[in-house]
Amino acid sequence: MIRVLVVDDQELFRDGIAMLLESQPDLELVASAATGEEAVAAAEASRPDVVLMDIRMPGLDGLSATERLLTAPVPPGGAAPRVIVVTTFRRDEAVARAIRAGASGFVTKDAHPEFLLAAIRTVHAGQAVIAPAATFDLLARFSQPVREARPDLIAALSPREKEIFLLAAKGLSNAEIAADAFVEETTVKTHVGSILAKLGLRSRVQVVAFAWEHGLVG
Amino acid sequence: MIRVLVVDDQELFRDGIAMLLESQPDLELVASAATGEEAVAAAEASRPDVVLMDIRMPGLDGLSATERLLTAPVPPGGAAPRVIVVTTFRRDEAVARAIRAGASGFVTKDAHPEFLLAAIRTVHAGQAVIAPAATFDLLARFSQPVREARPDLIAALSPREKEIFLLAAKGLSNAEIAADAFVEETTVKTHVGSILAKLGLRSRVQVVAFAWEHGLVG
DNA sequence: GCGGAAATCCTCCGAAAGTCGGAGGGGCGC
DNA sequence: GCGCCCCTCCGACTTTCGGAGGATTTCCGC
Repeated sequence: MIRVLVVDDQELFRDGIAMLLESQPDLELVASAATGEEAVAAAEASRPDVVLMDIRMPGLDGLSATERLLTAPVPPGGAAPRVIVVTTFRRDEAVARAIRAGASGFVTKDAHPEFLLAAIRTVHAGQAVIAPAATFDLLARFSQPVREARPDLIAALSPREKEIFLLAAKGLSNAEIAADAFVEETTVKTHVGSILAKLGLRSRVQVVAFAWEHGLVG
Repeated sequence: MIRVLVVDDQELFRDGIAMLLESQPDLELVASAATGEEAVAAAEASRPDVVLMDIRMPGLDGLSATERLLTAPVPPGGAAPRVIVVTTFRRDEAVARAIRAGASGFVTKDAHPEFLLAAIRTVHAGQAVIAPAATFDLLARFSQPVREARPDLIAALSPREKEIFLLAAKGLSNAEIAADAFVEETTVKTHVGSILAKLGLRSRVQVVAFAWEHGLVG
């Protein structure tokens, strides 16, 4: 049995979830809460496997409650619950915050019931789910910058040069790099010179831009 | 009825999908294909609503086939099919490519049947789905950089200074900026000087890092 | 009209960065 | 062993930068 906790300030929504869960042989509603504070207490008392967490609630909001739930100490033998953030409106920012808060899932209330049930089971299985409606935002964000790390671009550099490269990319001066790498400044200059030559750059300023552009720092 | 096309070089997988779809009253398997070329032809002939597309196939692979499907002209009154990319191994790169190819969904073959069914219905409803297993990659990528544009940070700069700032952030030297902005190099120096003072930086190298760090270039 | 901000240009200076040639030592392959 | 590459360092030179002066014009607001 998957033990579920529902957190939502709307009684109607909680009741709906209760009925939905009752119809499933493998799901069990162990508690419900109407505020973030109640949610934290209920989670501690009933140790659910999965928490359905609304965002907009009086008092402690769902995202903050999620953070607390996931940072709270777990008793020996227990495990932190998986949190699915449930919200009415899909908003880009909310998805990002939910993910940062440590939620395993993000679904909207307009999702089909079977999708919600599938999400509970999937999350309980240790995987993550992003709701259809919210996925578009993710996709949009994901498909645009896509600045992937390209370590291959500095593959031509010798180990020491890579090291110097990364330090220079952080904005350090030759003297600072020298201190950091325990060598003389002249040595740093030599390395920087060959780095510039190998990468086809003209100044350390371009090194910084190059590094950021190709995801080698950040 | 949602018309489905299955594309996979494994006959067993196609048969499994066929059986799964048969058990659903609202889903209908209208065609199947074993290669990318067949998929494109089958899609044109049977005009499915949703295409389940494997990636690894002999000949035209699934991602390329997806691109073709979605860029192909649609007959009047028709609509391009929604494509769900199905693959055995979740790979970060594959997700990214699938999204870029225009796929509406990405699921792995180890997903529960009901998840796949839910995905078909959701995608047909015009939304997007990312499979649990692949979502983790997205989450990881999404939750780390999240470097949002902060134009407010250079709000203190005058218009001309902002201009110079952006040119300097690209790695240009004073002389290059001067040529680009049709002013003397001394003027550029003056501007750079006040930029550094206003932003609390010590060199143009830090300007580059600052700009990238806060999403002002890229 | 007057103050102030912005933009343009100048000179002078010191510090940092980059270039060039040279040079010694260590490791690795043929 | 010999060549090759890497790492280390040196000195001297040129260029670029950044800072500190000062100067002019324009434009805007009070």
